Amino acid sequence: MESRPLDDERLTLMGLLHETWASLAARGAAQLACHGVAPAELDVCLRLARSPEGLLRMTDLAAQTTLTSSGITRVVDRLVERGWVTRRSCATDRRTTYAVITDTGRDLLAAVLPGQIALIQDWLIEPLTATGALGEFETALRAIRDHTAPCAVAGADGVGLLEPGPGPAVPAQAVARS
Amino acid sequence: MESRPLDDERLTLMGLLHETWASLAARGAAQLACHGVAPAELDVCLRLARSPEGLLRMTDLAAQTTLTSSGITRVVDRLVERGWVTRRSCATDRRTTYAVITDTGRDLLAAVLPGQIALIQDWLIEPLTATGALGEFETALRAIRDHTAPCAVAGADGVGLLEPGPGPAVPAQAVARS
DNA sequence: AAAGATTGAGTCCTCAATCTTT
DNA sequence: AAAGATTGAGGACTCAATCTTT
Repeated sequence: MESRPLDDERLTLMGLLHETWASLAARGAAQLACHGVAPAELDVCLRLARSPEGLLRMTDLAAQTTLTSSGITRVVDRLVERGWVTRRSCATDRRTTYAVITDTGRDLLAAVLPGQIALIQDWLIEPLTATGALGEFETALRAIRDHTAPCAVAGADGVGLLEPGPGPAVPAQAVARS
Repeated sequence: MESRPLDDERLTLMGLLHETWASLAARGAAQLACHGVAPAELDVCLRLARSPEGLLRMTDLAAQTTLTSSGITRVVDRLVERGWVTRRSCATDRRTTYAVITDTGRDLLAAVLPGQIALIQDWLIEPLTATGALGEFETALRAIRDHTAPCAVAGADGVGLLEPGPGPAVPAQAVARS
């Protein structure tokens, strides 16, 4: 009967989630490194490529990723340097800047995504289907996501990210650490 | 029929996992920040506190966490500075250094863990039990973990981590950790 | 030679401050 | 005043090199 918080099983579950994510992320990052791209950079390119005209405001990119507005500025800086993305100013509102994916950027995605998908297939999908838990897993993730980040939809600008939810209000972009 | 890799549903699932983990991690980190501790630091203290004599070799700490040996050196540096951990040299093998948790370090855990557990309860356990997916979720995580990091046990050094899997060999330490 | 630990250099990200535009 | 974007300063982590001990 170990009831010390030290051995609380909830802490263990969280640790398992951490370990699982870290392991998968590391494999993906390692493969990307062979192409000279970082995970956050690919993430930005992917979101741009999926957008209507291959473009998104800096602010929206920040809202859609785990990065701050400042972080997006630097990631886009790097992507521009490598020719995968271009910056374009907005005609109607001169405060906003668009990040636009280039053809070279799309080529990068075409070159890199198949490998990433294969990795996900082998290390995430495979073990899940083998145990018949794939459907349940996705359902669980959505349950958690919907509970913590109700409206994480594009189009709805940064709104709703700092909901004064039921629990202790999170310092918003509190993603910060110390 | 969108079959472009851009919209592959596996990419979406991975994104959902990322988002979920990032959201939970951010909440935990924000709460820890109020106590002046970083997640990696708490993780080290927790593992030390759970060990037989409250001590672990630097190398073993690296193996148990997502940090490299170098990273552990710096984390322990910080913990020592704050009095939560002490370094002790080994009598039988003068190459090894032990990190030992102090009483103050245990006090920190006692002060911080309840809050962390409450957070996990509210944002992870709660939504999972609400949808009756808690058991399935843990099973799924273990399936993935067991598939990617078969020997995640201390004592078994970094062996078997760079499996010549299907994709390009993983740059080792990138995946290292358990 | 290999294992254990540390250090130097460099990267990436955050916060807080700043500037421009609305 | 507030929104959007960027910049300066600083923190945390990695890799590669180093030193000591086995």
